[in-house]
Amino acid sequence: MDVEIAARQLEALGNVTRLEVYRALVRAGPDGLAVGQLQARFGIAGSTLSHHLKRLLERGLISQERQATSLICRANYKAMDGLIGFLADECCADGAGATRGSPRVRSLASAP
Amino acid sequence: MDVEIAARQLEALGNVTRLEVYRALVRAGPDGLAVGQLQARFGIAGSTLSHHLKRLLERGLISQERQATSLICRANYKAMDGLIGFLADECCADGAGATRGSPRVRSLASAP
DNA sequence: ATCCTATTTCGATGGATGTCGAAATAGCAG
DNA sequence: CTGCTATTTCGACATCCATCGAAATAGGAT
Repeated sequence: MDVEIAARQLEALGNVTRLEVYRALVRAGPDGLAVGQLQARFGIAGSTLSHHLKRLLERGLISQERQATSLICRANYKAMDGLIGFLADECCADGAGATRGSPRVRSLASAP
Repeated sequence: MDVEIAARQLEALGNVTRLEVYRALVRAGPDGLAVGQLQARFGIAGSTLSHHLKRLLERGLISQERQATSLICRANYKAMDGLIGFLADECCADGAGATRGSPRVRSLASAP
């Protein structure tokens, strides 16, 4: 995973509203949630929500699918897994119990 | 982990410069790196680096310790572990292989 | 065709960010 | 005390961000 991509995804999740939206989508599972449902749940302006969803979408963290007039949003688990992998492997070296276990870590930890 | 804290930490890592600095500190291990070493490595203005370090510090992602005239910076592994835990447990429910395995996940995934 | 619901785009606004150079501070060495 | 090195604070600037309401668009129902 490229550091720039990781940073952009982290930035997308680094806003309370977006993080809560994203979490709601993850918890919703494969069925996802429609934009309107999210809007009702969080009580923010539709335009604001649309703006945040666009951000999550263009960073690859969610996907969308039209279903009649509604737009269903779903979390992209693969992206999250990749991001967690980046943090665990590239960043969480020999410190506290980060147990993702790519052996790459140790060699990097002793690099210049 | 509170969603607001997680968002603030994610935001702190959501910038290429800061993420690279943070990664360098993790890789440096328990010895850490002095501010000046980081500055030399990344070639940015001292004031800019100081600004970024302050951000990482106030979000609890790094710690600093004076050593004569130098300021040694170290990654706070516990914080990173907590953040990864948040992402894995609170966000990465039953999707692709997120293997952090707190049983909390499943019950949340079926919450309203 | 017309209406209705769902969502996005537009324009605006206040505030935060990233960056720099210059000046100020902190701590050690003579 | 004076000078030297390391780091922070200050002021400035351009850019991006979060938010809103209003208007525009998309798609189905009557």
